[in-house]
Amino acid sequence: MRPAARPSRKRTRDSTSGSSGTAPSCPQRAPTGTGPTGQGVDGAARPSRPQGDGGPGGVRGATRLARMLLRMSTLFVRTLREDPADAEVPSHRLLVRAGYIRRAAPGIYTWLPLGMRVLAKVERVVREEMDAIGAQEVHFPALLPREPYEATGRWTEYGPNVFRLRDRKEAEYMLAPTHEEVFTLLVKDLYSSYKDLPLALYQIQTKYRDEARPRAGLLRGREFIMKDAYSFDVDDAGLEASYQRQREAYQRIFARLGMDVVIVAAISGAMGGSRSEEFLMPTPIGEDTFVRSAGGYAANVEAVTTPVPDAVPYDDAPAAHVEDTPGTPTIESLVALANERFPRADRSWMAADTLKNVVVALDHPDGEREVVVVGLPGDREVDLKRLEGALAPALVATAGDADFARHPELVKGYIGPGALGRANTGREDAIRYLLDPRVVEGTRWITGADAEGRHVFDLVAGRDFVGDGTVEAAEVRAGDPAPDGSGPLELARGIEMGHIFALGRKYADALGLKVLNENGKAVTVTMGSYGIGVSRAVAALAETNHDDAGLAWPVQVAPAHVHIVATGKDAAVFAACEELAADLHGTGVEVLYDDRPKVSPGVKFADAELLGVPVLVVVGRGLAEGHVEVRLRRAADAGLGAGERPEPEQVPVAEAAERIGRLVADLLER
RNA sequence: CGGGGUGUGGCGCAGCUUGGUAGCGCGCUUCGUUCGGGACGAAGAGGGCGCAGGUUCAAAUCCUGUCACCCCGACCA
Repeated sequence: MRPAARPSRKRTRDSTSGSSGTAPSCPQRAPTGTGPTGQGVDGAARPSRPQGDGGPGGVRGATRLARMLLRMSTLFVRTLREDPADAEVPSHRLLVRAGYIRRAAPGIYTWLPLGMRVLAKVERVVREEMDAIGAQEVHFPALLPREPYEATGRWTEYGPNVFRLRDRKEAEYMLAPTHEEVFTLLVKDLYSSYKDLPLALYQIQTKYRDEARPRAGLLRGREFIMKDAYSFDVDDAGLEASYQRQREAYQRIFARLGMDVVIVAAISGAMGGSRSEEFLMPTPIGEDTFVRSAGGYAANVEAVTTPVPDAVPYDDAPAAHVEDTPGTPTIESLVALANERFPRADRSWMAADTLKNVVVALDHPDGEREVVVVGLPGDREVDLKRLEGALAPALVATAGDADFARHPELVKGYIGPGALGRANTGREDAIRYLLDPRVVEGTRWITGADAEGRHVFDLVAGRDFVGDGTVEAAEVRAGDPAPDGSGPLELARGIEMGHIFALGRKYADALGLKVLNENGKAVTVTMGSYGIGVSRAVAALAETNHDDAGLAWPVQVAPAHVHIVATGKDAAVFAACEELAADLHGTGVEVLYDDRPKVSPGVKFADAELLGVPVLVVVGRGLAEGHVEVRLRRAADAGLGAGERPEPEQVPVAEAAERIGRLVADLLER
């Protein structure tokens, strides 16, 4: 047994600062040198280093976890009895109500002492795992000049999402939304040989994005804390290895944080690059929709590819024929009329028999606006996100009246392939016509005849029309087949907790990051970029670890390990609490002690449940019989199912410190 | 940017329809009682109703404009 030894050892790095001035009188316990277990991370193998406020400049340095006994009487916290009016999701509501954060401006939050402690613990896990794969921590400014972002085009590409400002000389700056450029330039500055690679750097930084719509508190802020890491390699194999190292580190990080994440294939979007994966935490309030199959396929809906059906023989297909279909501008009306006036012998017409042609407008980065038509089965809607992902970096908008005015060949409600496509019409100035992958050769369609009240029947793909290419734009539906044949897809929502990109050479090319290889030739470095939403993780943890009464943190990230509640007004109770708190604190257990003298037990219990410290110790009426009460906040920690309430356990006072210390150690061990 | 909603002490809200100079709960201060599930009594402090105009003898209440914030959709850690 090693009662409570682990907590102090796990905290080794942070506790070395010791210069806080508020250090308690108890002696620091020295690291034992036997590394902690858990996922092969060896804390003792790394040198301790001070992590105080005296760190590098910038918006923020490493978040420090103060080593002090927390007393409710003096802790800077005010719990709210009622929910804040502007908070919708549980994490936001509870973090504000329990006094972890306060809103400072839309999407911008102040961290209070309890919130700082949770944040520090999340950061610590991230740091330890980054360090463990040899990534080295640096810290860039959040305030950056314009030039590097000009070079890669992102000064303009990022658009209104960047906070921009000017200094007194009118020079332009930005509050960095991401740091690829400056990391690349830093490495370019210092390194010039293949011998220096591979290299991995990271930082935990405040990022700024002027989101169009911040929401859900910390889950989607305009200022947020992110861990961003970058890898630099000479060749593709190196990048692949770096990518895998990060990927595995991410899996360890989320496992240690107790977060169930799903790794899904993603599209690279504005980042560019060849390959990327997202780490999503499934939750109904998530903003990302992803799919997965029983057979193991998982992808963001934007990245789902459609299995291409086999071509259909069409030798016996009748020639296409145009019919009068008055008053059928919608798929629904068209299907109804087709069944009434042109019934089919074997079965009735369905929306899936029609080819819907949807007009969209693309805004290209160079400012050009292009009208494009997407052809897809009539029973599917266009998913604009998927379309945009497929056509990046162009932005997609629904076509407006002005767009239609520029293209009189588009007859609203009756648009057909006849007027569309360069390949189709042979005209260079024709509207680009992109087809859903399901529209394979030989498929037969009812579609617009480019004239008011007219549709074409038996129009055969490949025979009567072709597209200018295919595009993944149709909505993905539950039950659609996975592209790898692993079964039908199910849809779910998730929060993006991390995103890793094999960037390749996009940034290195744009910024001229090259090194000399063995042959003395300059080669462009290949990069990866790896992000974790650190402040978002705090919210996500709150989101998944709460009940009606309040938060219920896993011990790994809880602001304290033990919450001691003194009930009543008996001096003996307070004396016993003081002693227990000091004992626990002395062995490295983090204690939050509710020492408020004139607060009723009901209030203290309610606050304890709201704050969510995993081990609650109640000292009160049992003290006369020589025992205190210990209970777990989380059903899961007690091995119970969700919704069940752990039973309190009576523990003799004399054994309390030791028993509680062991309990905490056990919980930390899991 | 489109749609919906709200701005009244620190927090949550009522009052605006039918103008008469602001109220309730929580929190906060003091005293006393209470003390294992958000106690009780008494006495207090604190806002002029987002902002700017206007109508009126009189405006949180009516009119005009404006700003901000929240929620739902297009972007992202």
